[in-house]
Amino acid sequence: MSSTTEESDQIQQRRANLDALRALGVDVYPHGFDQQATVEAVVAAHSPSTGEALEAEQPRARTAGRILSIRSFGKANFLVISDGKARLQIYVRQDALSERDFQVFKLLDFGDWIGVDGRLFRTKTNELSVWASSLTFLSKCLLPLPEKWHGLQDIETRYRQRYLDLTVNPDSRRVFEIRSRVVTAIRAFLIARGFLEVETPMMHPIAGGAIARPFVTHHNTLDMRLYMRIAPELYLKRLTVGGMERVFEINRNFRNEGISTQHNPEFTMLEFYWAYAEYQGLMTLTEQMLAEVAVAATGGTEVTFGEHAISFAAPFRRLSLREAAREAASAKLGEPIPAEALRDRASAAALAARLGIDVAPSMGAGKIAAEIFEALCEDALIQPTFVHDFPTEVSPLSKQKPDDPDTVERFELYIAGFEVANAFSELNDPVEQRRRFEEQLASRAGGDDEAHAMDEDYIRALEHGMPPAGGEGVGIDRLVMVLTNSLSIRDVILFPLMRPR
RNA sequence: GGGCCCCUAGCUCAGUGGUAGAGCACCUGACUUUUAAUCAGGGUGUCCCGGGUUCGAUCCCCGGGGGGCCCA
Repeated sequence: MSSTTEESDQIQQRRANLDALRALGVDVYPHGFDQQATVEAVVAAHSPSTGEALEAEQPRARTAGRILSIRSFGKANFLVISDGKARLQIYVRQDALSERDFQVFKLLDFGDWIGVDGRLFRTKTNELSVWASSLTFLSKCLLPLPEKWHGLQDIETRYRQRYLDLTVNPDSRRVFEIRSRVVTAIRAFLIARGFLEVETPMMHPIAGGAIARPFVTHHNTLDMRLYMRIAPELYLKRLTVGGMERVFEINRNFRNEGISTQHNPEFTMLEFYWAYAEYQGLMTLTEQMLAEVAVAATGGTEVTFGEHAISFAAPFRRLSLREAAREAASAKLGEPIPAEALRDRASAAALAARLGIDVAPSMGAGKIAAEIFEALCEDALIQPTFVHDFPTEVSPLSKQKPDDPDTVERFELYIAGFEVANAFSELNDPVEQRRRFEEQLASRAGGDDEAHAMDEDYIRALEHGMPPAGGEGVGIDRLVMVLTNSLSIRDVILFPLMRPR
């Protein structure tokens, strides 16, 4: 690891070059540069042009970027500069520059920022290049950058010093370009359908709207405990009470839980609420949205994720949770398991025991069915699949099915073996909502410290009348993982949480 | 939290119970169309940290730190 107290020769050399530039009278940290086109724009505008066309037109370019390579031949030299998206070669001839600019050139290091002015041409090897007529020093790279050929491989350094990763690993930059396109496409899709983008609190007096452990903080002036939000759900639904019939929010949630290739303590969720819609309508909207997002982000609906080819073309497969669990259990045990086995606690617990799945005393039949599903089915759901009809017991905010009070109108979308979305017909009956919260309190008393807390203020909002609505959360990070073939969530989060060194 | 694996030059990586190597980068020199430029010369290091075993530890053992993957 580099040390700032004892500088390596390379750092000393770079400092010496900086001092020499100052001695030449160069402003080594100028305030700006009159850039007329980005490197990307220059390349895009002239990459179709032949050498003859460039000779005839003599187009000029005034652009800037970071130096990614220097090939020196004495009086003729080549630089490659990049704006992070595209790369452009600069031809530096001693006889085309002022003496001072050529001296500046000789003091440049790999990684420095430079502005260039010159005419475009093609070299003998047909590479689009700028024949530099002036150079403007823009900033110094005092620390050596990772190697140009292998790039930065060290995973820890890529996360801790993302700027190095972005500088030398083009694939990393590509991931975050796609991420931006995903968010932009989702926004456009929802806004086109009359949804209003809103921002709701990130700090909550009660951490609600999901089943998760919160981060706790404190407000000094009000002397009150606050929780970083685990979900925006209850606030967005308050907005539907207020008559905002279609709302969405794309923002961070915080959950004080483990870190894994699929979990970062802060992560980005889309949540949207759609008055008068039921969960079936949400499935249709979701397949349309994700197909559009896939096209906008990657150019098509077919993507590669690890060893899998995944298709975002609608419609997605639909599968009920208990049926999926029943089938998987039947296959594993080699005998047909009847559907009723998941409906009462005794037989569900017995089935779980046979499957080697631990069951806590506080779990009812619904929770056990969900556990069996998670243990047996999740990993196999590679193609986008709506798993629907969840047990009421694990869904305190969802509306029951009219003909089956043990089941709610809820689905989760699975892609590549993990949960990407969670949606349901929203429970808007305040009396039933209070009963569900009380059930959660009982399960908390029974040892489940993730159970949902009572929220009186939310119940009061429901008492004022919330329209029937469907609501959905989509994990943006996981969606981006699938669309960019990233096997870890840390590869799609610019600055994932790391232990301090 | 548990299991397995990793940490050596700026970067990518070899390697050994006798204080360390390659490629790129870097330094010196040559070179006016190269593109992983080439040619000649140069090795730049707290082998993650601490302790132990040993005549001697980067290597073996113990503890710690950071990271990765899997499991919970």
